[in-house]
Amino acid sequence: MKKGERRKQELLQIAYRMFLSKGYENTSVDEIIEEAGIAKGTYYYYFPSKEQTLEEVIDMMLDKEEEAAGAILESDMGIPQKIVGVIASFRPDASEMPITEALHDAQNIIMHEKARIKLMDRLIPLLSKLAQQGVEQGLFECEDIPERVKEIVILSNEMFDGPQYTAKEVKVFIDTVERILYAKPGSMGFIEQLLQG
Amino acid sequence: MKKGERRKQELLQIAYRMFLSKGYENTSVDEIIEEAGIAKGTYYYYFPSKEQTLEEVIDMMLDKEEEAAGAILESDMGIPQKIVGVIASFRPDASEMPITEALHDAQNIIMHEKARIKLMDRLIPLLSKLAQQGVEQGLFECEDIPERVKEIVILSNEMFDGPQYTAKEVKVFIDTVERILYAKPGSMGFIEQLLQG
Amino acid sequence: MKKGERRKQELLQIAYRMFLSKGYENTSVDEIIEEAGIAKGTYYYYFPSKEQTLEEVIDMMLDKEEEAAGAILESDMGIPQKIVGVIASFRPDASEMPITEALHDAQNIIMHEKARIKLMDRLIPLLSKLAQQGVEQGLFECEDIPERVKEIVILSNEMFDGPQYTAKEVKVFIDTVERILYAKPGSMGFIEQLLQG
Amino acid sequence: MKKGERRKQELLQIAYRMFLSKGYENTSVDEIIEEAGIAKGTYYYYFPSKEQTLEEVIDMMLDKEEEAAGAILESDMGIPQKIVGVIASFRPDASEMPITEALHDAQNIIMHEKARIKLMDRLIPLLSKLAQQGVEQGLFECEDIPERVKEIVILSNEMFDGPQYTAKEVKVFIDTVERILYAKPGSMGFIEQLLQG
DNA sequence: GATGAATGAGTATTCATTCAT
DNA sequence: GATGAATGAATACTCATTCAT
Repeated sequence: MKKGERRKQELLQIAYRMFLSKGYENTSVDEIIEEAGIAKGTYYYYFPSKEQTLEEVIDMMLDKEEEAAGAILESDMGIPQKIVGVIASFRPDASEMPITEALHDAQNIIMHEKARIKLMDRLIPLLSKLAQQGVEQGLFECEDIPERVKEIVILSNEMFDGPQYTAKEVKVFIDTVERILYAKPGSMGFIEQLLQG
Repeated sequence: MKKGERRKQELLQIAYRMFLSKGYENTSVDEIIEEAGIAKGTYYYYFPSKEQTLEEVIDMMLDKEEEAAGAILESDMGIPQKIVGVIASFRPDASEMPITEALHDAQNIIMHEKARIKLMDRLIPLLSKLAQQGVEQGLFECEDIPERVKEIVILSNEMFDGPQYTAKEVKVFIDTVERILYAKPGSMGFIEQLLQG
Repeated sequence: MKKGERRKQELLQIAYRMFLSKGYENTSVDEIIEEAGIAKGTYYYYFPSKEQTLEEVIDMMLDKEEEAAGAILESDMGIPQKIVGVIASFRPDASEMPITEALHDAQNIIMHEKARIKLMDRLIPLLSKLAQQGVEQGLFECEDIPERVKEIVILSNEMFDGPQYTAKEVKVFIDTVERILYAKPGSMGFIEQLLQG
Repeated sequence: MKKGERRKQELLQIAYRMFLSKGYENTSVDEIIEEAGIAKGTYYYYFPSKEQTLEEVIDMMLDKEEEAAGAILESDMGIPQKIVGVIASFRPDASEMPITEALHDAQNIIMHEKARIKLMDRLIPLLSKLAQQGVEQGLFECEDIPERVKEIVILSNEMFDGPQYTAKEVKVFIDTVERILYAKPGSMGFIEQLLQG
């Protein structure tokens, strides 16, 4: 059992890297097995389909990210810092997107979309709890927290999807986050420093 | 030449409808020419590639929507109403998405993304001008208008992409729009009635 | 050894049911072992190949049918009734063909053919003996009994393979059986009542 | 148009030969196109699927056979001779089954079955008309002609499917045909000479 | 302007079978 | 007796694109 499990994790790692660098649709099963050095049948022994592989790759990715988020939640940061940290922990490492920064966008729409939807489902509850704590601490003054958190996630997704945001966009984004949550003006200003660092 | 032009417009219309209902990737050139009743060669006489067809379909779509937006801009509505009206005019008619409300999402990611990016480029200048007017009329009190408008467009895209928004989401969205633009609370409340109508 | 034998019989039963309902070719070894709850290797411990499984399934089926036929032979029915009863006992129970009455034909040609050939070999000697007795009792008046019996088996196979025979076909079939065996007209008429019951 | 039609006929001929000699299921599309010297796409330009190719191959075969049967119908033979001739014309030429007389049976069950069903539909009306004429000429004395003819076709199919019939089987078959149609004893005896010739 | 025959690289998936443990 | 990981050949079908007429 252990043997099979390890093999599967290896395959997921390989698929993950290839999907990220070449795009899901442009990565053929043939290429994956060649890279992994296994036979066709072995691949289909572990995965019922290529699509299911994608699904599991995304889950694995999110699991890792959620773990990182967990560490942040249990740290002694302030609530706003935790919120930002959790959001930040849910972005794929730039280091894992080796080749194709240019291709990436066009090629990976599908994986991207799938990941985005699953990410929402995981991220919103986490952030909602934090925001709720913020309300209780008097940092934010608002109701309908999940809906507000969802908006923030949407905006941050869009904003930080590529590396192409301007200083002004960041400034406005910070202001918007504060205003969505009815936080004190300037209370989220530390984000700016984070992004510059 | 006129004859050729008309033929091309016809083809674009057909491709538009098929892409919308079946998705770009699931619509083969064979299906398009069958629907249009022309030969393979004829299709490639008018379009260098299927991808270019998509590009032109999206442009045509946006042209039509921009035209509708133009009518709104020249009407005598108030600024907030114009803003909402312009945003609304840039959604594909529900009537043109016949079958596949369900499929739509999964199948059309690519066309969707391409359209979304092009749409941003057209929508933001239009809305920015309106918002600027709103500032001048004392309705809004903010700077960095294009960045703020961009956020509103992002949120409205996400929110109204499908028909699945809750009353609470709408309420929060309205509040957020007001707060992003530093408008008076309640000044965008009419949106709620629009969506219920 | 007993344990192993029982296991094998179980497997044969499972394969039998699956071949019958889904067709031999559409039933994969994987499906059989999943249904049986055993491992791949175990299957190949009991059967050298899938084809051999089919062979044994058919033999098992015919054994069972032959047993049923045996009971009829030893009963005190009249010869014509015995002939018909023996033929009838060599059809698979309708109860064992659950789903696929429609699929059945298309999917099961191969198993069907194999079974048909083996069936001939078993059925003809049995029926020939009966027919011979019929001749001795003065019910039939003919020579070349095995050849005549073979014709009757061919016709009944074809006729009763599906449930789609007309009243006229039955009537003609009965007449033909009588005439092939040179029986008295009407002496096989009881078949009609059997089929109606 | 002519060009395409001829090409398609060529392909059908090639597929026909290959199906006959190797069996439908054992003939891959790849093999067909290699034999024909065309590209994959060309094959699928002419046939929507391999199965449809089989369908058309069988139809073509039956068309040819029906044509041959037509000549017999219009000849000045006697009715019994015509009946036998028509049945005979609906067997594939031995010359067209080159290699695999042995394989043939096992491999070609599917094509065989499909052909047999289609053949029935064509053969029965033709023979029924002839038998009806026989009745009118006083050669046969029976009703329910199509049902009787069907039985004869079934028997002859089975009997003459391979080359392996005994003299006794032939003799009994002839007798049975006479008795099914209520013909005069000996009136079909000429068949024996035909088969010996 | 228009045709339609021809292309061929590309793809995911199936499945009976083996064998070291 | 039993397991299950590994195999790899085989297969049907898709589809954007080209080009001689």
